[in-house]
Amino acid sequence: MYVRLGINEPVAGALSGGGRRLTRARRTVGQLIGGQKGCFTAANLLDEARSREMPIGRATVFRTLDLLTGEGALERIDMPDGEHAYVVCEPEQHHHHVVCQSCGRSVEVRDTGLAEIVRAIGEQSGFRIDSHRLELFGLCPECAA
Amino acid sequence: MYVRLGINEPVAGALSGGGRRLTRARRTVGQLIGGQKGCFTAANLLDEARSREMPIGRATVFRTLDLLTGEGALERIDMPDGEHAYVVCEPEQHHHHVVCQSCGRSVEVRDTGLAEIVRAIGEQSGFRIDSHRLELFGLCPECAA
DNA sequence: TTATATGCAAACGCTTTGCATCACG
DNA sequence: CGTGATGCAAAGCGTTTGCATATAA
Repeated sequence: MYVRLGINEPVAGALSGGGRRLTRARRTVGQLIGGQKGCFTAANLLDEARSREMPIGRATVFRTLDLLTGEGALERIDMPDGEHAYVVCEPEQHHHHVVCQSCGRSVEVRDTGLAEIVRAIGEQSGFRIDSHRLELFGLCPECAA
Repeated sequence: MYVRLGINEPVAGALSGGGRRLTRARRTVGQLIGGQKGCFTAANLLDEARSREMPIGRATVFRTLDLLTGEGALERIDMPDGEHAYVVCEPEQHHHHVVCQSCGRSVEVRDTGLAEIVRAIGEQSGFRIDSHRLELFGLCPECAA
């Protein structure tokens, strides 16, 4: 039934888990996210809510995005132009995102071999490295054509 | 004399090159940047300007940071908490930054082997990858001790 | 002398907060 | 029912812009 709602599992799970309540507003956010091609901004969701006539408060959208990010169902990406976007992702495994600069579509990629590089950089710099972020930007197959 | 001003070369060069004018305000920004340990935000510079009694307009600081970033003398880093910071860097070679989450100190690192990973990700995803960003966060040797 | 840069203040866009009301469980 | 969530409007940030003034070249 997640599919019927247009909500993918990680998102749906995060929206209702714990002492949390699956409210109308959260269902709306879930559907809006389901309707996105790839990564999206809070403004995108708000715009689409308005055009699809799914009334929802601005604050609620931000609160729900925070919630989902905290649960690991979304990840925030900082676009090269400074815009903050979100992508749905599998909470479990460590991964990175490739984002299409033209249409926003994005895919997760496993970071084959990156761990080794990170380790080497830690050694080389003397820093204790706790986290890293690799973000890749370009054009998806469709947009490149 | 760059050293006497506390301005490093890439910054000083970018401030005065082209049809640009090396004004009092730009010298001030250069000195403020020279006084930073590692990466810093616009707010940091403004605060320090105030406490060092080096009067400068907010807008000018932002404009100068933009200028320096455009010239490649600075690079903007998006911190994990969404804050926008800047680091001085050598414009020439492609590199990445390791940032200390505690004191802000940062060092440049060469991305040994990353190019290969990026290429593989492009192949794996079908995307044409135009740019990438690797940011590493942790603790510098001093703060780790 | 003249184009460029400055500084202020106001405008901006995005995000958060306070608070009374609502509704899920 | 009671607590957690909502929605609005207002406040809060960080950043940008318009414009008259100052200044480097």
